Amino acid sequence: MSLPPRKGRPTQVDIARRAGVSQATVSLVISGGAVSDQVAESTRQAVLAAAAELGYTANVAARRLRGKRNHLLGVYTFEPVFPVDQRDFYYPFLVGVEEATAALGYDLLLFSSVTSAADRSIYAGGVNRLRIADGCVLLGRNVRRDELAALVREDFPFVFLGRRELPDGELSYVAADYVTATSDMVTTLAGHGHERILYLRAIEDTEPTLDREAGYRQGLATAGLPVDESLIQALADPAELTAEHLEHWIARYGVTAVLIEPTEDTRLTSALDAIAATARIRFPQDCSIALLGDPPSWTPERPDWTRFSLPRVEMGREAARMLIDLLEGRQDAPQHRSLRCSFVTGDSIGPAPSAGPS
Amino acid sequence: MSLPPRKGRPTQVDIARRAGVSQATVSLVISGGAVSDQVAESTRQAVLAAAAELGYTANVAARRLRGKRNHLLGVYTFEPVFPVDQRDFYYPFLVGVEEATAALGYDLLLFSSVTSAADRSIYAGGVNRLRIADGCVLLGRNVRRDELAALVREDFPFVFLGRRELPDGELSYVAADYVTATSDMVTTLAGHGHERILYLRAIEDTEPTLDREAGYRQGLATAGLPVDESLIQALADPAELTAEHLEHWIARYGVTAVLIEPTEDTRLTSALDAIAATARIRFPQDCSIALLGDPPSWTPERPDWTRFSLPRVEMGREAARMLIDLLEGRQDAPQHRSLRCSFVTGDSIGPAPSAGPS
DNA sequence: AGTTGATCTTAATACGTATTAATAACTCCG
DNA sequence: CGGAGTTATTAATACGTATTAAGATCAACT
Repeated sequence: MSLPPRKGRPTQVDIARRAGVSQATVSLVISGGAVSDQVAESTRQAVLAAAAELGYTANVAARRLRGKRNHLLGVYTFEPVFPVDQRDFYYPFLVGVEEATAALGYDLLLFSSVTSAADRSIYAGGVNRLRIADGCVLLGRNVRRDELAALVREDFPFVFLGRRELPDGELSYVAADYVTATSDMVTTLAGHGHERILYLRAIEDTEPTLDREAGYRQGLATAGLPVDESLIQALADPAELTAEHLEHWIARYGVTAVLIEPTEDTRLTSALDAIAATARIRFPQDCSIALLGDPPSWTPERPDWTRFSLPRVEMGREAARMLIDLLEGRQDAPQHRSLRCSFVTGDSIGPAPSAGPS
Repeated sequence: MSLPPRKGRPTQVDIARRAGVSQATVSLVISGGAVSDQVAESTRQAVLAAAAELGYTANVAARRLRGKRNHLLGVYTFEPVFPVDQRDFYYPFLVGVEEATAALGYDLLLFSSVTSAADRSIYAGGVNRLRIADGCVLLGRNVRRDELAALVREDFPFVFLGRRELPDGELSYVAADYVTATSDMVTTLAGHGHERILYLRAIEDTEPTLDREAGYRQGLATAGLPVDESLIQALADPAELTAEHLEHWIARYGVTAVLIEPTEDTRLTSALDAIAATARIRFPQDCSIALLGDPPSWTPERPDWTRFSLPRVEMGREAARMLIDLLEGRQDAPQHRSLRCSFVTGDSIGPAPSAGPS
């Protein structure tokens, strides 16, 4: 009766032995597949009883091996540190990813060891650790294109948070619609009478920057304003931005409004704060300022910058959903989606000064 | 050359085919077992090259089934929602766990997927999905003891964040030293001349509450004060706490100071705020108040409550470290560790009122 | 009685890996 | 040249589950 197969955890074989049936039958009863209701009620009861007596719980590893799916979604960042800090620019993305992932029955794997290692590469040690997960959400500004390309080549399922393009392969992404948001910002300024709008862009040609520039041009076109190439300026280091600098643009080029890409650190906002502190230029009386994105963190934003804001949490959710759609075969081609940014009124733009003295 | 076995994720068989060896050889090279150095250098290189080209990573489930580890640490919470929100009481624990986990070269698996209904369960669906990880950090207030016991029984490696005891088995935990912290708070109050200190405790006999009560008694003993059992009161719902209530205690029992366990939601602090708003009792002039723990952080802490604060981030780190020690065999017996709380001066305690009217 | 069906159960297999025992190839040496 | 010893590789197997195809049993109907 009570044969002692007490070695480790009870398995379906143990149950089978005890109930006098085969392992297959046990599996049918336990996991209740399609053919499950063909099992006679008496045997079903016997199996369940035996399972209960032995305290059986199914082995996840075996199930997932069999099911060819780990039900794990990965998150990897190209940033130097994993965005668990609430003030991190990327943190809200993570929150969104987690939310959708959990809701869809997957667990979330944070590839933070890879991130924190000295040799921080997806392929550290020659292996693609991301493959542990069924698929992966990637994020971060300074992407390693070679690694992205490698992932595409071995067609590992992933979704990038932010638009990224590769010369050869296509990849899936969920992006913020920088083009429309920037364009709208320009037309809003134009509506306030601004005609000389300076656009300070990042120096690298990353997609987010390219999109903003495209939006800038599009907005000017919509507003019927000419594009003055000299009003598009690259800013290597936002710390460069000083009151003198700005006065120069206002006096020399007749600039009345400035669009700036915020950085993910505090350099830009500190620079702006510094300028405001000098009181040589008043925002928005002397010059309107709008940020093309979110300033870092939700620090006490004393000056309430006029800006647009990325739906970061929703982008995270959408990325997870998209990835799971890919994994479960509801989609296959690379997917692209752009989400609208929201406009934050703020108080740093106003009507254009009516021409004026320096 | 480039045969197209492009189906899903590459396996050792795929590598073997490509490198012209057997699967066994691949396994030897990859996982580097004991016999691993018998492999000829040339074949080793061939295998590694093939693996790199295919972007191979060992299948977690298969390794787990085989009884192997994957450098994966899990986190599971008994709370209804995973603490990714920065304002969540449990959030700092998560940050600490992530930090230490990454630093020690492990990746972090968040078991956030909620399979079915309201009550979270480790064994939902008759599976212990935690086992896909090497070990797990558990947290949450309303623990399911039966599941904890089951985990102990199947000796799955885990560490609880907070002291938890089970009738039968032993488990490892990292806790806050509530006893000492509460005791110190009592002696501090005694130093201010308080002799009648009311202790409002949670109604359930959970370990954190038991520890605080022990600390209360110990503190009184240290201060040479008698324990009046009627000054130990259970508070079912913190919302019960009203000005009338408190006045009653002050007038009838000569209470001059109150110790309260904060809840993880805002009920307690709102109740206190409400009392302060009535202006019928002034803190600390009429009565000193000290919190035995951290109030929830989704309130701007206008009144700066005197309290002690748990080293939550450090507790998280310590839990991860402890778990990894267990996994890597540096420890085996269940480990217990208590970390000191820090004292937050605040402004809600003061000298005892010199006896008094009404 | 033999064919067909219906109902229940099980043998066989695959999932991907790690390991043990066995084989093959090669060297050494009398 | 044949046996012993060494070295490099592989066949076979186990881990625990889910599923498919096949088998067994019995009832019903021609």
